[in-house]
Amino acid sequence: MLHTPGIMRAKKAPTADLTVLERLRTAGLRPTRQRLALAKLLFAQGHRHVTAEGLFNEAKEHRVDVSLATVYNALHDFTEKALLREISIDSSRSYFDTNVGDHYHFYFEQSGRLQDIPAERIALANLPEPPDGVVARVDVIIRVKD
Amino acid sequence: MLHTPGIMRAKKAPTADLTVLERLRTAGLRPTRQRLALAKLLFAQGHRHVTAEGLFNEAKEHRVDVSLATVYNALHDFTEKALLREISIDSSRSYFDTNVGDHYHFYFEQSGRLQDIPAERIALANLPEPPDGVVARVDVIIRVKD
DNA sequence: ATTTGTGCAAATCGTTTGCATCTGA
DNA sequence: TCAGATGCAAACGATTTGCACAAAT
Repeated sequence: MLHTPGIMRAKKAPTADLTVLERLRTAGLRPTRQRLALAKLLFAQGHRHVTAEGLFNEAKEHRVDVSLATVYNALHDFTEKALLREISIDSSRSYFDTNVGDHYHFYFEQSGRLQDIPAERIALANLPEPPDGVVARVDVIIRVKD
Repeated sequence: MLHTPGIMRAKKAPTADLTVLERLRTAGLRPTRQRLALAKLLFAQGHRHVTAEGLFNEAKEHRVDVSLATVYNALHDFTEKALLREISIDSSRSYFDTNVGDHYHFYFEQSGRLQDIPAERIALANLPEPPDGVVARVDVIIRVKD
């Protein structure tokens, strides 16, 4: 191929785009149009808790054309690469949290809303050793009847 | 049919039966044939973690004739009456725990097995107050890569 | 050019529901 | 009697998959 005359696909904030793009690349994910768009929605603002359905609707609102299957794929890919963390509230609700650091959650049963609790806010002492294997992570969910 | 020569359905310990029966009555649940049979499977031995499907299969093995829908109904009824506690591990797995006391769990990701951790084994201090509403319960799941 | 992702619709899984039929109190 | 349970099959909602097509390296 002779030469590529500057891709310039985006007119969004170039800085933010680059960051997200780099984030995908660094994670070893090909920055496709839809993954980029979804990643921007997810990581643009502060930490978020999204469901697949919710992100799908949000994408539609922003005129990002993705299929629901692709949203699921992207969320799982991101989770696998530790850009997201999956949280299971009950059998019919799965959230993806953009905060992948050590922290816990309030879950408001009425509204179905999640809220982060910084790890420092809870003293988890004397964690018993698993009889076998290694601890992958510790989930703490404080269920609130609101 | 001329005569049924004695049904003799049970040769289990009559004492245990009574206990289970009383347990259902006390909870305000009509001790129907299938609820009794399921309750016996659940509460006969020590504490257990079962899935609906698992209990259903177990019932079949014991030649207890129940439909899967009834198993679900019974598990939910029991949970409502605090004879069981429901635990959500991931979006596709819901467990029912016969231990309704205060305690936490190991979850072995490979085998999909749950193991109780007595509440005393973990010091949960400084639990933050929910910004709104009242704490229904606190779930702690230690996920183990086994 | 090759590999990897995407869209769509159909398939799957666990769970729930509607309804006619039973059954325990 | 008769409210409450059950069984069955159909309905369901969330998630997944199969496959032909499109896009990234």
